[in-house]
Amino acid sequence: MERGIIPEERFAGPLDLELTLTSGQSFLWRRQPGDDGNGPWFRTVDGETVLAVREVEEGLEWRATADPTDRIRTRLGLDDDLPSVLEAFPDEPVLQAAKTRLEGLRLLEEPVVPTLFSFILSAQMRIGRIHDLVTALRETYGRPRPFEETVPTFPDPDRLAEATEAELRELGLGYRAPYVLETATMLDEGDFEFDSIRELNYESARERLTQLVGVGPKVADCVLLFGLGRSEPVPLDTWIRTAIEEHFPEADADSYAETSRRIRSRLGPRPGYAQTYVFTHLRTGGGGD
DNA sequence: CTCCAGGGAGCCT
DNA sequence: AGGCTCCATGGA
Repeated sequence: MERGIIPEERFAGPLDLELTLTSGQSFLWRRQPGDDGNGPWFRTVDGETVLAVREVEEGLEWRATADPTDRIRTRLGLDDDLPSVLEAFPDEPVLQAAKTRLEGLRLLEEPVVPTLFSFILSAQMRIGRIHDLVTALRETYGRPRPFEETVPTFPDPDRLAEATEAELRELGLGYRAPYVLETATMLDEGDFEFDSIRELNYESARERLTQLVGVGPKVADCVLLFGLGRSEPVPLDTWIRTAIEEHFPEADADSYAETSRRIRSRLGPRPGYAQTYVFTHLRTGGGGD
């Protein structure tokens, strides 16, 4: 067990850990009940490494099974200059309201394979249930890693490919069960080159990801934004489509691709950041008042 | 009871 | 290419 603290002065601007980790970007973190006078611990995995972080007065305290300092910085977006990012938001009421209310919300860069399967599960699901299903996949097919308590990894594709559709439906995946199985099999058998995605431009990368079963343009955008560190994607979910209707009606088009192009051109130099602020703002009740 | 959730696949023109 | 329908499940 290793431990340490990343001093707050090494973040580029504020961090609200709980807001960031519960905002629907990732479903791999679990809040640990019970703590002392500091903030709660949030526990997750990174490959085979188990990691826990919490906010303390000096900055971000961590405990882990291996030194994760560099990964924490990347994963929690601590190197993003948040004040500059927010300053560059366009002067639209909904964006200004979101950034005022959501101080310290950062864009994550989560492990890509768990992100992929998480968002395959996300179709027509509420955030709380997505988290429950991801947890169920980890507890059923992940590998238990020793920590204070045992913490399950997220299963690799080869392990998911060994599951049966009946098992996955029993966990509550519903019609998404075959999507998970088929995509896991494609990855396991090398029918999809994940690494090549990183070399492609944004729209080509999105198109390529939709070759996976259960991955349409919206899920592909989430994988690119939250798992591959792209700044362009604006996942067009129900909340963002509502925001487009109400605040950017001229961006509404017939196709996903064209609506995406139009809204990205309206959200400033970091469209994905703006999207996540609007999404969280509206989803948590910031739209009507 | 109905409605909806961070959509996508399959099928039709 | 673009439009329509169906798809499991649980909570409000």
